[in-house]
Amino acid sequence: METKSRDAVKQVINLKGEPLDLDYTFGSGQIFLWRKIGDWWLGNIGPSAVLMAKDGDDLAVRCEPPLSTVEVERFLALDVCYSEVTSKGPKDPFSVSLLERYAGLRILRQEPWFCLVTYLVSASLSIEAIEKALGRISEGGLRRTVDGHSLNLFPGPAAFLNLKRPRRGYLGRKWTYIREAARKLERGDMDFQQLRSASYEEAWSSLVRDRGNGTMGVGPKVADCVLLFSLDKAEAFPIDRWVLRGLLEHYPKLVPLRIRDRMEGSKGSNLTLVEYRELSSNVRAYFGPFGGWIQECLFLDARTVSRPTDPWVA
DNA sequence: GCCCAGGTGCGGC
DNA sequence: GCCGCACATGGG
Repeated sequence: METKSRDAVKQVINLKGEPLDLDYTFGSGQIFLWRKIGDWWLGNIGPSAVLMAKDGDDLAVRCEPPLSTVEVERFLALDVCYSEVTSKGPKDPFSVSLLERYAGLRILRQEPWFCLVTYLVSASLSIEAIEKALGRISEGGLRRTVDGHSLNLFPGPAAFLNLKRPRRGYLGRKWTYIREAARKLERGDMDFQQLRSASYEEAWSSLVRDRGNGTMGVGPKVADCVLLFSLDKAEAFPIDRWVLRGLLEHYPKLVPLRIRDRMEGSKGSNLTLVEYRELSSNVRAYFGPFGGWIQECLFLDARTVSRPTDPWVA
């Protein structure tokens, strides 16, 4: 009989000077269901519960069940050189200052299914509400514990299909969209590996709902989020209301005149599909192959200006 | 109560 | 194609 919870093996990953800021990375709103406990961040990578903390140029990691170093590095995208992100980005002062200010904010390689569900749910919800909804769904998942800290794994597509709604009407039609996506994955009508190896344009077009094709609930912005955060499309540049505000303020030349005029009028109506494509094309040409990494800084910056009290953003 | 939140689908012009 | 609205739901 064990009298106390056993300690998971502690791994140490040397970062070799590669910038990594866990607070920016996990607090930026790109991923959900990770939480900070003291100096440690707790969440899951695949089937494992994970604790990680920075220690100088090292990263301390505890996993249960254990993961290889490569699996952790892959999740954190440590194979992407930050110096390349910087050098391949535009040289205007604001972009440069963003990457300096948020140095070490890395775009994670999330699990695609969880990422898809996250952004299907996200439409027109606050970050707090998204977190809450995902947490409720994950109550139907397997429980994992590392060093006495527990969490629920997010249910996969097959497990999700066996779930009951927490309560009637919960998430409305979004619940149906998630279910349909799960079915497509189970049937093989949607294949993340194919999307990962396809070009950005191909993958985007096959995800977006347009004239009966694509996936219900996946518009242009959700598609960009899934591609950037889980399918290795670093040039994807999701444009939500915050990023649009940031672009209007700092890069008005990139925003087609028609959009600029309409936004100045009063409250922001949404972009049409055609407008989104045009703006997206402009910003991807400008920000380059790692545009998504700058997008996340821009998102954080635009939100910080408006909400300076957010926990990890100040 | 009212407004806003990492948008999207739909029906009417 | 574009516009306006419904959609859920928690927090300020």
